[in-house]
Amino acid sequence: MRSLPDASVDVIFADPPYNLQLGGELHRPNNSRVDGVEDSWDRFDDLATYDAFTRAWLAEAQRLLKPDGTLWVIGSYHNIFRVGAALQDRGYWILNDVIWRKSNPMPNFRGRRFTNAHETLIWAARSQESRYTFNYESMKALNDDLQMRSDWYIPICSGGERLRDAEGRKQHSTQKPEALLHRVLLASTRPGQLVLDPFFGSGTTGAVAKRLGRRWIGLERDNDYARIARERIARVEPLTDPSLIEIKPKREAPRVPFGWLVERGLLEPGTLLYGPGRRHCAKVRSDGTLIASGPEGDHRGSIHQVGAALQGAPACNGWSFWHLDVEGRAVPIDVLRQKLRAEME
Amino acid sequence: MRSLPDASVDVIFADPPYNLQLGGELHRPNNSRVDGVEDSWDRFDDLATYDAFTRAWLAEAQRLLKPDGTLWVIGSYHNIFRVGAALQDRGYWILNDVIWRKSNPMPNFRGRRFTNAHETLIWAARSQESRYTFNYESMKALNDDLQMRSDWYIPICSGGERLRDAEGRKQHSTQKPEALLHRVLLASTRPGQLVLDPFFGSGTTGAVAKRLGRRWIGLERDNDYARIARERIARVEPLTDPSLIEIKPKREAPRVPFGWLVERGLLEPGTLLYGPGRRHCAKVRSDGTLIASGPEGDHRGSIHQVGAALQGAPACNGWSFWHLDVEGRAVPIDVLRQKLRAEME
DNA sequence: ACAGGTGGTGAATCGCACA
DNA sequence: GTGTGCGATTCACCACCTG
Repeated sequence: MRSLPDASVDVIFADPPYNLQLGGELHRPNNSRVDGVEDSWDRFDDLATYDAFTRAWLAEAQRLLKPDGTLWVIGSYHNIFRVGAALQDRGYWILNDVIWRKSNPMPNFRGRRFTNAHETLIWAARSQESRYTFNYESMKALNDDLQMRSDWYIPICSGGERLRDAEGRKQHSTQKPEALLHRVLLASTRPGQLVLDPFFGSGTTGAVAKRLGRRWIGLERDNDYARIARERIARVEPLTDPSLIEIKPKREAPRVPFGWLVERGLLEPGTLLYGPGRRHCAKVRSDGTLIASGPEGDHRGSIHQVGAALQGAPACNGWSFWHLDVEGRAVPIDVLRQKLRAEME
Repeated sequence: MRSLPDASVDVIFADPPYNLQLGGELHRPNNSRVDGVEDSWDRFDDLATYDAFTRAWLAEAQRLLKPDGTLWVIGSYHNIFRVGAALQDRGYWILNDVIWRKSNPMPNFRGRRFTNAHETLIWAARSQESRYTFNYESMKALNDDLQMRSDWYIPICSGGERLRDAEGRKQHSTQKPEALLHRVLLASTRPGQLVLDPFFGSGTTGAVAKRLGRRWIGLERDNDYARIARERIARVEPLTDPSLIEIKPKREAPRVPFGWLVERGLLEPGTLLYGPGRRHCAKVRSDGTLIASGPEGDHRGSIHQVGAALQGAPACNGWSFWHLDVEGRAVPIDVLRQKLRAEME
């Protein structure tokens, strides 16, 4: 970075080491071993060392940015708070924090925390005075004519897009999906502008920049990574008319778990539910499970599980099985779900 | 906070001032004025002042927490990075960052950024050694039997839940939705535990804690807010039926050694057990150990040890690994354990 | 050619009670 | 403190194989 001139870059996209601090080995319930990030480039002695590293590259990045330039950084809870605080300390002006919601994150195998299903991006201008680029209309068009929100639902990089060697091993442990960079660059750069990625890795930034007709610089100190990236980008065909090809965002199915009805107050814990013909009865608990008394003791579980158990059936659709008593009439609980779905739109 | 004793609180939920640094007035496209947060409690002279404030209350919070206690903080990009970094500096151990995705955020009226459609919560243990509470089963139940993810989709507080005075003005500018606190407290506290909210405001934490059978302390320096919160919480009806709020984790079920099945006659010595897909086979001995023949000689030991040895795995849950042959069908030995547990009650 | 089943895998800070 | 052993725990997607 030190060899590049002042105020020469329009946008910087940075995917620095996250400093994950992983402990021992982790296994899936089927005893297979999780292939975690154990690369030497992700190891720092302590938080102070990581902070010094962060402040150093953020300072250079600010020097390289044009006055109206912006910076993107991606990270997880391990590092993003330190990066964000350092940004603000240096006078960068945060424009948004953006959540990359993963459609297919790795589960939490031990059941000890919430599934870590997202990463965080910070989008910041070089200073509070920067007159930055934001392609509002492109983003709105990409989102079915609704303003693009700060939470993005995008799959992780896998399948054919994931770079692998002849033995099928992934060539970079943290390759980012092109869909993510597509949205970043489409939102914050104009065709022909210069994008710098100081942690180039497998070269996703360069590949997408080339395709979208942006110029790019990638910095990578590992020679293998640099070679992989060069070969990858050489295979990319630039779009001659980018307006013709848009990556449509992934739509999420509007699933409504039964527990949400309790959480949102549409259903009080303790409410009684009835099966068809009032032959069965169960009580709603505060976590959205049911409790019912059967001939062989209590049944607890989801609306589907308890419905199945009471009928002695292998499966049951709880949404149509269970009913509320509304002034003597039996009303299927599915009407509450429809109500909530309507509120969600 | 200074008046409370050391290590007296199980969970802290903190909704500190966000230090929003709003500039002039903001108007909607129809020229109506946006009623933003202009309260004096949200104004700080500079980042250093805000940091000092943050570090002070985080230090007190850590003193008040029991060794296995956890802390929740909610914030936006204006303050959450500073809070997160300060947390880590103090030795708190981050467990998750959780994204509250708003179903109905305020749009970005100027079209200059992404719609700011989320807030960030940090969930952290008092230290890396804390053996914190996480009600995995409840969270899974609340999400239709899938692991709860780190992104939560919840509406903002509005409608009947929003506290308003006689003139219809909102009584607190940043009242949080009860659904958010419902999920927070259901995930990380047990009935009867003590929850502290050092920025009590309109008292959402107290209202939900009372309803869910948790004890609570709210600290609020504004007398009007304190009065509003007191009146609000007085109107809340707690759930009295313990079966609605007490969720017994599987991990706390009474331990049943495998040998008891043999001892009680549920399993004959000499019975053959099979691994998944009948790829492995072992014989039950009279002391509850197994004996199996592998490629490298006999394996003897507990159901777990033999299962692990045959798979070449570091560990194995024998209860789910081994199956009985019941008329040609494979039945996990765990059903025998459940039978014995039921007899023991 | 197509449907359905099987197996692999992803930026992961992933126990706890005993002796 | 340290060591040992029980036993709890996974979702979405894709490649590949089989019928």
